[in-house]
Amino acid sequence: MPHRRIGMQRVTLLDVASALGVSSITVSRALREPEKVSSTLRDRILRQVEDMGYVPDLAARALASRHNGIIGVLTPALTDLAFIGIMAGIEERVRSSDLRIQYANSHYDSDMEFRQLQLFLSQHPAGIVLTSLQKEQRVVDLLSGVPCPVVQIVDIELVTVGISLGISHREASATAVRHLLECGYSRVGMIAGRRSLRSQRRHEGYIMVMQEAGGYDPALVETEASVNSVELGCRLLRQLLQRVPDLDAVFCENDDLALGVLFECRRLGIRVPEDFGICGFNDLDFAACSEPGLTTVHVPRFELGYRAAELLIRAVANGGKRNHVEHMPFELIQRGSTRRVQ
Amino acid sequence: MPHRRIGMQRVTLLDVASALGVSSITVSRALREPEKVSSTLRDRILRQVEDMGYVPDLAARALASRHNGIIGVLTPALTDLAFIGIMAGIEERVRSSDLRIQYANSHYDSDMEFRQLQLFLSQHPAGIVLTSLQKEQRVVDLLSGVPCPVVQIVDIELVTVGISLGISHREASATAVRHLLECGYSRVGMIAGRRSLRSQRRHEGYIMVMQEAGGYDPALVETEASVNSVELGCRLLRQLLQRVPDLDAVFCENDDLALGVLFECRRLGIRVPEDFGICGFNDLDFAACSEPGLTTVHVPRFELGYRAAELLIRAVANGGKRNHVEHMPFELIQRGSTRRVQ
DNA sequence: CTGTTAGCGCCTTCAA
DNA sequence: TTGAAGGCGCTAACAG
Repeated sequence: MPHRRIGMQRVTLLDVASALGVSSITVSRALREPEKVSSTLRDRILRQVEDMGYVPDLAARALASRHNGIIGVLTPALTDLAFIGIMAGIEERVRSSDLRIQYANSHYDSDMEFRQLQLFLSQHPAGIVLTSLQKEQRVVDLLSGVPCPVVQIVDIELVTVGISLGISHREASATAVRHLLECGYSRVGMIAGRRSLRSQRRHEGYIMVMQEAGGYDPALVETEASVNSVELGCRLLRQLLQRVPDLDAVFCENDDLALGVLFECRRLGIRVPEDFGICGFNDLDFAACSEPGLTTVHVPRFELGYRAAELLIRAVANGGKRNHVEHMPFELIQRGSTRRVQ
Repeated sequence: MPHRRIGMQRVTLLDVASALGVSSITVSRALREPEKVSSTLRDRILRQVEDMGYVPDLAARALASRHNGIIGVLTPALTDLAFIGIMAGIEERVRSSDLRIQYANSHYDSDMEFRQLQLFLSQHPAGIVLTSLQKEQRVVDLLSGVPCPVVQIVDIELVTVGISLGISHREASATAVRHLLECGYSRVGMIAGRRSLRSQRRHEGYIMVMQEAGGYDPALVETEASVNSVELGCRLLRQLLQRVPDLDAVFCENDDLALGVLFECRRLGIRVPEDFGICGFNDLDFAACSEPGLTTVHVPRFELGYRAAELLIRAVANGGKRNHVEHMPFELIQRGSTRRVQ
């Protein structure tokens, strides 16, 4: 015996077939293309499959056919609450298909991203969803030659090729900063953690609006190359206030940072929104129920994921890989952390 | 040509081998067991592999050998911040091995859990980490016959077979509730969302301590079968206060709920910790920097993940599947949301 | 140290 | 509607 296995042998297609006195290809067909097998035989087969607990071997299937039926989802950080909404949308759409999802995490590391993408590809996936953002040439090259459809959820202004959808992060952050100015705040700062391409775009939007308003000053921006977190929000605000004591509002690249700012203001006795305005980004769960509520930019994460899956499933079905770009809307949600216009 | 591919043909082992005039098994060995190939040949091979951009086909490898080199991590909710720390620990340990990680999500649905587990298994994984908790017989059966090592991160008192590690959630929540009582709070309630086995254990710990103290009253517990969230924390507190107006403290099954309670207290003008004590669970990022800080139970999530990966990698290496149970410590972290003992 | 042979489990193609 | 033959890319076992 060339291959030894621990425990029970796996049940194969052939096992089911010989138990029934048919050929294995017929069992295979009964499972994948039931309409091509007579209904009586099909019923016998399906019953036998059930009885014997047969489960298809995806490795073998992947090797023999075009793909293994799995959608690989690659994110820069499974750890970011913002991706969770996207994942929920993807899963919701995929649930009613016969595909399955598996995730991998690139930790905002482009080398890791490259390798994880290779890892997926080497398993013959049905399709790929990228929520990270490739900029490295290696990754772009890899993508140009992939044998399966790829959908990217990205900043819509940075799109290169293939199927992609997203919002304009520059526009979204510009809207947020404009709102702060319209509220009457004037020394409006910005804080941000790890520099992803997405956050760079938000930064650009901030600069654009502040320059328009004649109030841009690099000193108003405080960043640190670490993961966004509530704690980081506290810290960045302290640092920024030290440098800019007359700061009266801050745009936070994400809601976690904004929550930290909210806490820090409370600790320092700064009144929000009377003396200080806070605007976040993403509209996470807690933004609606913090006290005061958090003004933030709502990004349709669930819809993004759902739509991405929709496009991917369609492309898997018809083998299509045409270019396609889709814009999604965002929305500023005003809550208690910014005062109403006088 | 039996199989048609879109785009470029994949580079195979044979392509590399014939370019070099050697046999494919030699290339295979140069890659997997370099010490078994002469160093000169090895260098030529590795260079050629690099030049041609050869990437092993995992499906084929999985089919021909014992496993595909991937560790499957199955969680009930990729969306829960508590799992993120665990994931970070797993990834940290796995990084220095030649294995890779892929995730799947069971959404706290045991049917889904079963299918996702099957999905992993049908790809010949190197090993599995389960952070969900199987109780269904089907899942237990499936686990008893798996051909690869499985490590479970679970409530340590619920362990069945195999390799597992975790904390006692009953003990941990008992410690939290005892702390609230020792602070002088007496009408101590509990709120909880979705009933996982883990949260059931926490509930048991709560009941145990309250009964010991002679203060147990089912009316003090408010639950709802939905995902834990900040918003849910707000809502459950409101409901509980309506039923128990003299409530003076609450143990929250997780920190998100506790954060909601904190906000709701602020909204209602209830002073924390003077008039009302709050204790959370997990010690998430924000617990340390909220205002007031959040008293909570610190669970060593990173260490749990790291250690789980360690045990798994060891088991993969020596084919071991012996039973093994490991306890991890937890720790109550007292912060501003509970007052000091008078 | 290197090669030959055979087969993993399934699916594609072609034939009946 | 069903089956036979062959191969996907790789690696285990055994030779040389």
